[in-house]
Amino acid sequence: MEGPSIVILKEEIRAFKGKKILKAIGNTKIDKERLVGQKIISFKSWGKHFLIEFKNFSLRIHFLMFGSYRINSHKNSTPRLQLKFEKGELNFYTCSIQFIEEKLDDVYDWEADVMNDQWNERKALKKLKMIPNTMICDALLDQQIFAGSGNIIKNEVLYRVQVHPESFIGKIPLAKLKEAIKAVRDYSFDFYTWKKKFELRKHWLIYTKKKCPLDHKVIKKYTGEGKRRSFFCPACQLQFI
DNA sequence: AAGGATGTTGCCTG
DNA sequence: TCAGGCAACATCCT
Repeated sequence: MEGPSIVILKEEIRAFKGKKILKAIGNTKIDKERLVGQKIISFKSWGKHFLIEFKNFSLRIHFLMFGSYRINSHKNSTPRLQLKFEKGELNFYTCSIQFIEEKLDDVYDWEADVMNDQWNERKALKKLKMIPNTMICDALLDQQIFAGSGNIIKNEVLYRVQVHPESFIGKIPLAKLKEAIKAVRDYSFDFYTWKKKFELRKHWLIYTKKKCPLDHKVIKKYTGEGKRRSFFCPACQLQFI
């Protein structure tokens, strides 16, 4: 689940703000009893982290690859965590859940969160300049630089800016690098809009495709240190090495 | 319809 | 000793 999906969750769950947890069950190993009686102060997100803020601590939920949730409904499987309220319930499945004791502002740099109002592209550029020998395909998945960017966003952004995933940061012209940084945020908002309309896939230009929009053959390769799937068109996307 | 993946952590091994 | 590999998570898609 990439950053935009977490922003959507944050919106869908809004009505539970200020509500008191009456019951907490599920197969998570965290101390669920600690949640009972707590009032939700706010829902926040940082990249792929979904955050529930309480008075003296917060809960961090990460959905990884297969995580899911239900609001006021549930699946047949045991939830990792279920929160019951006077009216309604929240169910989180197959996710990683942790307590955060520190204040969220002390833990998270909101300027690194691609979809946040505080997103700082100059800071992202500065971080990229520090890793010239890193491939762009790895950098676009680095949550310390682009929190919320995932493998779909990586692939679509690289196609949009016509850069080969195995290009080295230090070899990419500055203007192109800046263009890529902007494209990560722009594509994330497009992702958000399309996902809400259940038409995300329809808009993929390169991800999982066999042919690019210009009908060239698309290469599928596990690239970079992370060895994540990259789909790219060698004809459309220039490699900087 | 079997197999892989929108992701990260943590254990195991050499 | 530590980096790299890989299982785990459990569902949905091709």
